[in-house]
Amino acid sequence: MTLARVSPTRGARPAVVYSTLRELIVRGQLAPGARIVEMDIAARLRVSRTPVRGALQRLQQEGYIVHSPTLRQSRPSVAPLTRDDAIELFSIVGEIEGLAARSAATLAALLREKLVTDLLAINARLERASRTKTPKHDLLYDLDEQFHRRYVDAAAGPRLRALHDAVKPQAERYERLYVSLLSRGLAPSIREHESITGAIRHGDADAAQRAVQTNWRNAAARLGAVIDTVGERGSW
Amino acid sequence: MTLARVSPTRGARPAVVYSTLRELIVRGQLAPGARIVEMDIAARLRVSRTPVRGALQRLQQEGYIVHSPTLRQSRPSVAPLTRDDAIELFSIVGEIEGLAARSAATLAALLREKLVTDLLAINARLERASRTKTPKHDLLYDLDEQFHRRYVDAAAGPRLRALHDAVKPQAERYERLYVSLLSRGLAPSIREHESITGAIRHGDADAAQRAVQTNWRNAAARLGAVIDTVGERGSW
DNA sequence: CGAAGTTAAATTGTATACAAAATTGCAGCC
DNA sequence: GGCTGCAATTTTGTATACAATTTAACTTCG
Repeated sequence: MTLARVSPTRGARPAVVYSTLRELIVRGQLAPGARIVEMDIAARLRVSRTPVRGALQRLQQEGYIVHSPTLRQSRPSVAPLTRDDAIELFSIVGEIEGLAARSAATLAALLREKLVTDLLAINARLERASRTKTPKHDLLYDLDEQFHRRYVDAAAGPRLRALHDAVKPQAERYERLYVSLLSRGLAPSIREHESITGAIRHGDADAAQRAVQTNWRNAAARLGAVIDTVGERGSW
Repeated sequence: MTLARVSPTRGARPAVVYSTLRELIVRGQLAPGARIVEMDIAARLRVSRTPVRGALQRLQQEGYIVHSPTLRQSRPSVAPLTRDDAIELFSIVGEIEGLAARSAATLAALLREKLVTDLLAINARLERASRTKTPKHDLLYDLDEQFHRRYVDAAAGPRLRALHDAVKPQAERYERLYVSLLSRGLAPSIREHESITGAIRHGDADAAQRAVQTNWRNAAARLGAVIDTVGERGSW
């Protein structure tokens, strides 16, 4: 594995370090449980420890890294992937996106029509992609991601979007890890997407919110079952 | 205003700076829109800029401070208090606490009984406090806070609790600012607390979640009306 | 007297030096 | 052979020095 050499303009270094590390963690190249050493990262990215510290702190606050500076016996390491955490995390994502869907259902009719059209198109592509004999996992993931981001971007306020940006990528850690085993059970998810789209189309805020929450609760249950069979990563 | 002089044990400095500043912002002593200067804070707290930077970064990520390092014309300052932000923030708190209430409703019967007893007691005290001729605002705030924290602590997982700890105190900024005008309309809130308690008692997860979300949506509406009459702070 | 350009001050971003703490490895002892 | 205690190394926490950029103030010209 080679890290990209960054020598960016002043003021952007922490952001570059952050997204580089986050990508490594999300994609699993930095494995759950792996120790994080400031010096190493700084050396590899040709930056001083100062911007690295900023990036690490943010990663820790968002849950990619666990740290506990006051407690002994705990130095920074990549957060493990556990069944309980997955279920809690998916519930939270469901709430955040559920709230966005609620707002989406109360958008002006014109905006809402455009939104519904897009959602239908994305979901159709998702269905087509899932029907192929050897589905491309990256494509399936991207389309599901697109579907949800479409209505979040359309309706969420700045605060909710910030929360979404901070929390959602963490679900990607689980999705990427177990997607190969999940792609079979994609049919119910596509059905659930239709419920969401329908509720938004009819302007039923409560139903839209509930549909999204249901979608994520079911996804959590499906993922939980998979984790139970193949085991957790990075926690022992 | 005098800041506490901190010279704490190694490793705790950023946390002390963080909570000191957060308290100042929440209580309004650091007014919305006020500029934040690293050197000043470091000097006043007898610390170097390094721990201050850590604290500021966290405060920014949580929304107490706005920053935009890439954009010109934008140096760190205390986040303003606006009507739209209040409504969005309250919705988010409602989702987080709603999710906790949902879990609370599915707790084991024994734990749930104890929880319900406590909630009833807190709400009774809240009602009594609100009936007095000159209600103590701090007391009213504390009791409402206690009520919600009771079921969050009882049922939320580590992730949800972290989110709650990061988001909830920001609502306090609004509550403290406008509490004097809100305390009159406390009766409906007490009624809503009863619905929450009832749903948890009966183990109805959906109803519990809905009741909490309703409570916060109504609170947002009440607060929004107040802000409309007395104006926003720190945004111009 | 006002406006624009230029210079000085202030403030943040970055790097690095130093100190404290902890982990690891090793040696000696039971 | 394993365990305990000590020492050396690693690693993080803190402070500070320096650089770059922005903000402001002042001067000069119209």
